[in-house]
Amino acid sequence: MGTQIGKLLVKCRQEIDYTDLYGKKVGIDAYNLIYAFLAPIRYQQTGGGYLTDSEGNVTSHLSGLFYKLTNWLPNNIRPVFIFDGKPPTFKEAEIKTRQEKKKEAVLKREEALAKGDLESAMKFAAVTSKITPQIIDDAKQLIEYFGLPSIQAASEAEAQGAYMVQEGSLDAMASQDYDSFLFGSPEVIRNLTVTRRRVATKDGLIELAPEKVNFNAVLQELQFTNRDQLILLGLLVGTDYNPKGIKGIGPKTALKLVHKYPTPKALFEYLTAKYPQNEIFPFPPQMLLDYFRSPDVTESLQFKIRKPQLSKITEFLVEERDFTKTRIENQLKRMVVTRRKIKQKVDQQSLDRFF
DNA sequence: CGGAGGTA
DNA sequence: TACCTCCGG
Repeated sequence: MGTQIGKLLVKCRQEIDYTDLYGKKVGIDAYNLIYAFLAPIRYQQTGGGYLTDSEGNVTSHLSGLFYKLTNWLPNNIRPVFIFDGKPPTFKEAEIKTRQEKKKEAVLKREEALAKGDLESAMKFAAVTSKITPQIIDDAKQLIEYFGLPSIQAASEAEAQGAYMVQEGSLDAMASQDYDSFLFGSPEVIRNLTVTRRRVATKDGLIELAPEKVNFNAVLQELQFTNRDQLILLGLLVGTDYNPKGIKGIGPKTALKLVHKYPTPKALFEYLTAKYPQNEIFPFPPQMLLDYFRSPDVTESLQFKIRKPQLSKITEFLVEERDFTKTRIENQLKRMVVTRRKIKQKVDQQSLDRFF
């Protein structure tokens, strides 16, 4: 539902600088991020095969993670990786749909490969990404060597993260969409996990600056008085659990409807009256509302943030996963140097503020 | 995706 | 410096 509701949220987005995230603990939906690396980090020559080591272990995500972390850590951002647990039963339909799309993309890629059309093959390959236990284990290994926590959500990572921000153990959830807000996260950072890309209004590409979005600012912009209304808006335009939303209802109409029927009871009554067959939701809307209100989460999860173990990172990537030693070492060196520079700058700033 | 290395 | 294209494991 990310892009849908995004159209309604303009004023509440506040562009920020990396220094604004200094020392901030930010929840990361780990599966999401891993997918974001598996899709594009591929070989063109093979029509979109993964990067792998000599034994065939996938390394695309390790490359992505490595560069992402070496860029985050100098800014003293503290990512906390949250891994999905068991999906809620009503996500099964959506999961199946996604699987079907992948199967289809696999076939289309094979066709393209047979024709020798590497470019098309590459495009289809991006859709085929599948996370395996090996991919997860390696990601966790690298994350650990970077001194960062991997935590296990009871169910949805977004929900777990949103809970932890409310609880105060995290400062914000990093996300591209607004689902975390439906789960009640007080703060979301956008554009942290993606850079580059996005077409500028006039010409060329534009680098996306990170944005901070506060829950209260979202409510204010939408002129809502409570989280239920935000959830209702989501249900109308679509969420992971009813991805299609309601046919014919886009963000603008949805907003009007929630203003007109500002309680779940009123809105659901309106909907059942208007759509008597009641085929608009794959599940009773009350059930989805209740899920967003109180998803399955684990309370008071403990985690520790440590110093990165540079030699372990190098050893793992170079010795075990066939990365080029000089690349890894140079990048780590750069991380350390940048870290020092930024630390000096921040220390100076806080000194200046003090006087 | 992000970096390297080339070109304008 | 800005942009482009190729490549990484």
